[in-house]
Amino acid sequence: MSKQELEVIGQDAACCPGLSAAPLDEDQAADLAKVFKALGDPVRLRLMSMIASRGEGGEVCVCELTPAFDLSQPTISHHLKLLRQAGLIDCERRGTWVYYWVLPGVLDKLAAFLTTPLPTGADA
Amino acid sequence: MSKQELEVIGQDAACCPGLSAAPLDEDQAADLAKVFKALGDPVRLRLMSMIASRGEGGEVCVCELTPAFDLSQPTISHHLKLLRQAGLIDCERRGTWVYYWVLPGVLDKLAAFLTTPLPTGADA
DNA sequence: CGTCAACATAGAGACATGTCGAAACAAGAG
DNA sequence: CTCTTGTTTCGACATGTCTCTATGTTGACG
Repeated sequence: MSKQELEVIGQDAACCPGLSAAPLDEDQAADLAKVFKALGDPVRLRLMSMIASRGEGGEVCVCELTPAFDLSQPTISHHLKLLRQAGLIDCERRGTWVYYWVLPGVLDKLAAFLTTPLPTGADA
Repeated sequence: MSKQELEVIGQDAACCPGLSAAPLDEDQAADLAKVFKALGDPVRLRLMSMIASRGEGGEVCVCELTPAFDLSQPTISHHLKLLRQAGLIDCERRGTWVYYWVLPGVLDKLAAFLTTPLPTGADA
C-alpha cells in the first residue's frame, strides 16, 4: 500500500545540498517541487497538520480526518493519496479503517533543506 | 515595489505554532499553503536557490537569472512576481537592472514551522 | 527628444488541479 | 450469502496554472 512514494527527501545525502548552498539543477528542483506542491494546498496542509500533531508514532484514522472538512470523502482520499505519493505520509489498513501517519524524518529533512547551511560564507 | 507581500511567515509569533504542534485552522493553512505553493514549482525553486545561494545580504540581477532557463523573459518575471507575492523575496530597481534578494529569516521561519517542536510530549 | 535595453504587465491558449457524484472494493455483522 | 459501513477509484467538469507573444514602463545615452 506504499510502493509509489517519491523518496525525494529520504535519499542518502545526494538529493539536496540545501536551498541556499548552491543553485539546484533541474532534476533536484523537479523532485523537491513535488513535495512542496503537495504541501501547497490548504486542505493537504491541514491534513498533514492533523496527522503530524499525533506525534512521532501517532496515527489518524480517515474517519477522523474527513468530518473536519466541508469536502466529500473522495476528495479527502484524493488529497491523502497525493501526500502519500509525495513521500510525506504512509497508511495501513487495519480492519475496516485506514490509518495514516507521517513518515519519520521527512519534515526534519525538509526543514534542513530550507535552512541556510552557510551563514558566514565558508563554502567549498 | 514591495507592497503586496503576504507576511505570513514574518508575523510576530501568532501565525504558526508549528505543523506538528496542533491542527491548523483554515486561515493559517490557507496562508501557509500560498508559501508552499510558491515553492512548488521547479522553476521557482531554482530561482529561489539561485537567489538564496548568494548568501544573507546577496542580490541577483534578473539578467543573471533569465538566461539560466529555457523560458521566455516574461515567464521568469512572472515566477519572480509569485515568489515576491508569497513573501519570500523582494526586489529593487537600480538603474536599468532589477536586483532580487531573499527576505531575511523567511527560510528559517519556514523550516522552524516544519520541524516538530514537541518530540517528547512537553507542549504548552 | 528619440532610441535602445532591461523588466514588467496583459491577454490568450494548452495543460494541470480540485472537486463532485457514481461506482468499485474491502471487511465485518447478521 | 447479503447487507451495511468505510475507503478508494473512476469519469467529468469548473477553475487555476504555466507558458507564450505582444505591448507598456522605466531608465540610460546621444
